[in-house]
Amino acid sequence: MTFDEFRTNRSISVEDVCRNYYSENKGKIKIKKEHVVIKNMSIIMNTTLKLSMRMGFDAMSLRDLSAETGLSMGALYSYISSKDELLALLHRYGQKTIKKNLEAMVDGITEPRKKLDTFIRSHIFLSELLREWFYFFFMETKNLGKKNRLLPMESELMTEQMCTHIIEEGQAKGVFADVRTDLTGAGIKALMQDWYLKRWKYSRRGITPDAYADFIIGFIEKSILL
Amino acid sequence: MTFDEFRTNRSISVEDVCRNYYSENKGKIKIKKEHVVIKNMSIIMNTTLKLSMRMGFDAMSLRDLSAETGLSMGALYSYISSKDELLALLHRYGQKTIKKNLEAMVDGITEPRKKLDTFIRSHIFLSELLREWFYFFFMETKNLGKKNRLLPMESELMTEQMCTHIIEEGQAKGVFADVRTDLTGAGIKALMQDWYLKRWKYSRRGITPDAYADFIIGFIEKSILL
DNA sequence: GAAAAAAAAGAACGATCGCTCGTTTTTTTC
DNA sequence: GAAAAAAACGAGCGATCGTTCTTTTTTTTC
Repeated sequence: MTFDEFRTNRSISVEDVCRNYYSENKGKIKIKKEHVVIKNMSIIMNTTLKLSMRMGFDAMSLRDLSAETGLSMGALYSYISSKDELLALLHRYGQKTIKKNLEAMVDGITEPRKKLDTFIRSHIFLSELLREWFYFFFMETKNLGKKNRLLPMESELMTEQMCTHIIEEGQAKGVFADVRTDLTGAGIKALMQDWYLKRWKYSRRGITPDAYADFIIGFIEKSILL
Repeated sequence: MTFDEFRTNRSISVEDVCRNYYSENKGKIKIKKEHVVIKNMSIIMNTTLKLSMRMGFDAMSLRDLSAETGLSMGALYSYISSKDELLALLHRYGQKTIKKNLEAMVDGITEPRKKLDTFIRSHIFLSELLREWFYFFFMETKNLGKKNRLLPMESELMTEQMCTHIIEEGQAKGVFADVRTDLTGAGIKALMQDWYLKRWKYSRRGITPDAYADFIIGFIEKSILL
């Protein structure tokens, strides 16, 4: 699977996140028509991610957001109830959508080596498509309310555990060496994460998602293959 | 070298950073006595790092900083000229001090495998001692002025290049395999960085700096050793 | 196409921000 | 220990923040 194949097959969009958000918050949102919510909420989410990447969520004022989205201050507050809530919902519904996608990716694959390859490759490709989301999840965790404070940690551990489980399965089947699964899982996560945290570095060097995935997978297999 | 040995041998402190800052900014600082500057500037720096880790530099108000340091608003402005400048100086003088320390660590070592081992181990140990600094360097880069915008990138590339060079030396001497040095260097950097970016994860699991260093070095050597 | 409903608009509010500056307190000097 | 220098203080400034609310505009309904 190449990145181009991945991109055309997986049609993942912000609107999925919006639809999810809308269906669970019909009561709280002042706007009645679903298609209006989806349209403007998508703009709000995308613009928030963009501005957060540029100046950080905290430094972004709602007037900045208003100017960039083309929506008035009043209009913004028809869709969100507060700035804190905007931060929280991006984390909550974004992570949820991505988790669903990640889990679907290795579904049905049993051969451990193939499974690990697919998972790593898919993760890198997905984070390439949704780079702003992944970056946001890591960088904008400080001002989450008590209710959502643990969300970033949970998602970090979830991704890591998916790696760990694949390795354990491989070890049970006698395909992978007897390495420390916890630290190996953490290492794989760190290497996958570097792709979207340091995108500027890899862009500058002209390294494609495919090349990065190939390298990382080779790197890891040297360590865990018998 | 264990972490405990490292800790006792390397007496690195904030005051070094302060002294460096003071000697280059005597003109701008309103306080005359050096020992007063060192004392209070150390408090300001440490407190800023602490509050930034807790709530983010942007969300930290100077009144927060005033309350936590015990210095009045007016007193703060006797040491710094603006909040932006505080951010910039922490990056500038912090990075400078750490760079100096990092370079000294592999000084004199010629055997490639030993050199790589020492560099990785030292980096992990140093980031353990100065965890708040390393974390700050990575997380608080958004609102750096034009003059210092490239600083974080430069330091990222510098660390990476130190890895890359060691690997190239090893390849030239026929000790290391013919791997891609750029991506391997990037990978090592990512793995070292994970230690201080996800300290909570490793703390929770009771993984010591020594254990982490051992694992990472073993992990990498599997990939690059002939 | 007029009445009703929905959505967008943007001025205004209190709170808080970074920052200043006249005053007070502390330390040094002789 | 009084005078001078250094340092700390903290109320107050204008700007900007998140948020609200009344008004205007747009869309839908019949």
